[in-house]
Amino acid sequence: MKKIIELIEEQVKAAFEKAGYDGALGAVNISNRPDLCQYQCNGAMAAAKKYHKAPVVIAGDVVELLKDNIIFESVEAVPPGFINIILSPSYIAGYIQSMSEDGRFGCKETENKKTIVIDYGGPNVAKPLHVGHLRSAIIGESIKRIARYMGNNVIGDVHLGDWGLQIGLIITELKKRKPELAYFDDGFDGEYPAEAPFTMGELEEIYPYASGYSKEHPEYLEAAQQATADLQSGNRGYNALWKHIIDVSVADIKKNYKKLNVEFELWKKESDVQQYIPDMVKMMKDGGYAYESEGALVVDVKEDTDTKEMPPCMVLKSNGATNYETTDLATIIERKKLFKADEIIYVVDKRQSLHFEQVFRCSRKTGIADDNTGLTFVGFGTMNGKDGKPFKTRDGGVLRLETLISDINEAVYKRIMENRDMDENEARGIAEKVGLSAIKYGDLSNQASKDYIFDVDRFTSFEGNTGPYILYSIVRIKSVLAKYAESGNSMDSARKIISPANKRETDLMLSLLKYSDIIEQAYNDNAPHKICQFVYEVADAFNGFYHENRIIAQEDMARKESWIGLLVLVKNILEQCIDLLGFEAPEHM
RNA sequence: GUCGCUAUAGCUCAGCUGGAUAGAGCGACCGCCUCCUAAGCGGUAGGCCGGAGGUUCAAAUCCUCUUAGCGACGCCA
Repeated sequence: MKKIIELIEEQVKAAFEKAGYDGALGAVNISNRPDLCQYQCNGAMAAAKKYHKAPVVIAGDVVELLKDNIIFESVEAVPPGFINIILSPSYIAGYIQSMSEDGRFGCKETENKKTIVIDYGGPNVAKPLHVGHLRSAIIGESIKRIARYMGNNVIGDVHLGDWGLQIGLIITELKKRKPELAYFDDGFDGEYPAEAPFTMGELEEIYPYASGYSKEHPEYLEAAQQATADLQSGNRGYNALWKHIIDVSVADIKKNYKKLNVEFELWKKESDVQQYIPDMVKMMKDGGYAYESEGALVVDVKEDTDTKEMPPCMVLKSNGATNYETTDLATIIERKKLFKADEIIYVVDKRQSLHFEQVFRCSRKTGIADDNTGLTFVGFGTMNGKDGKPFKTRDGGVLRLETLISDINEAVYKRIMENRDMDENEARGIAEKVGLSAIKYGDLSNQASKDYIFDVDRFTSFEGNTGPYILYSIVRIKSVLAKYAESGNSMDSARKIISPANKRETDLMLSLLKYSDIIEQAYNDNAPHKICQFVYEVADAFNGFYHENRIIAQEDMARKESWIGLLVLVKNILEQCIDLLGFEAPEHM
């Protein structure tokens, strides 16, 4: 099924050619003046110079060839040279009909299907998920769903941070607190206990403490770095401790992602790729890429065209330990090897852009990633509080994800109980869905790369352009459809969509026509916010339509059937879209 | 210091492959529930698109300069 714009363009381009102009000038866009027309072509103005003719004359020539075309209600040439197009209502209705008969509403899968690994989430073990993890999870999940919807084989990898200094810090602190543990006894050669010597709660307290302490005590930091290196070079006791840390953490992390409706296909860890590192390092040395600098092993990634400083990519630290550059490089090796990834998308804080630039360049230079392997960095901005500074709790601490979610859900729950007469359990369930939509839509409706302000008051007020507004619109449709079904009508039968009866209905249909274009754009640009915009536009158009047309009470049966068919399509499209955004609508709210 | 990002209504944000009068939401003010969910709908007010040049028939959008804020800049991840 072709996109509506393509269909219009075919006509307009043909007209340009027939009139003796370059067909490429017949590009058509959605009108930026909806009061004047639905679609427009600006090619005549671009053509003026080339053909030494006034733009209006060119536009006039083209319009002359188009105006009797049945798919248009009107085509006009308007000074200085716009071609304004309005589609015939029956043509719109026909296209809407075919959208409703197509399971994908006219959106084709991409022709170039790929295996894509999406690296998002990125939590560290031993640290609770906090608001800093929110954006990666939300944006990554949506990008993943969009790419999958477009027909790609997409694998989401949480890429757990389990191999860096944070583990060394915890080990060092544990050693300080409980030196008697067998893990710290070098002479111990028995079985270590199966039970972890700490709880998740303790871990959560130990890490920030150790991290803070190390910043003020260099010798402590050094001990932690040494512990990290020892762990990485196989210290038996440390490895046993490390396994405990992972086990305790992962269970907690999974629980939290589940609340966000975020799921990973892969639970890979940084440590999993350690096995590739020796060969990788050897390859880099043998290939003449890596050399020693200030005690560390590095690969130059400067390019002649660089206008900025580009530090070398560090493959091994001066103490021989690996760092996150090493791990990220080895991870590319693994993803190529295990999944034959055609593309890897990193959904990471944008402050890491230099790091990834180095890693990407290094992997290309050394052949880890060939030219056909896409390496894409989707950097997102910081989530700030109302004051414009990084989001903190009232007392300045880090807000845990769990707390944030339950605070929002509580606010939604109260809101429901104020306005609706509802069973408590049902209300709690709805509050979870509505709360999640508030958080996710609030995030995704901003451009990912920009910082944004997370305003709890605004997000829980649910008025205007918010997730709950979208859900509310869907619920309204469901409610109408349920009423319709109650009076004995079947919901399965196909319905004939007839020409729109009024402006509201036309506007609603026009908004739906954008679907395939929007999804494609969101996919190509890794831009879920475009879907948010679209979804809002459709919901807004629906609410306008709903307000002015009594659907159930409609007596003209052909009209009523058409409306029901239209509502089913609106609902299906909205639900598909919010699924791509990563949330869902309840039956009532 | 070098490089990058950002700057649009009181607030929060869209728009940026150049097009006709720069759009939403919130907040403010005014209306609309005997009628399918008022978490809704309609309306009014609110802008020299940070500033200055330039390119173009046409600039919020492209280029240069400039101001302000934020960020990154080898052994944290």
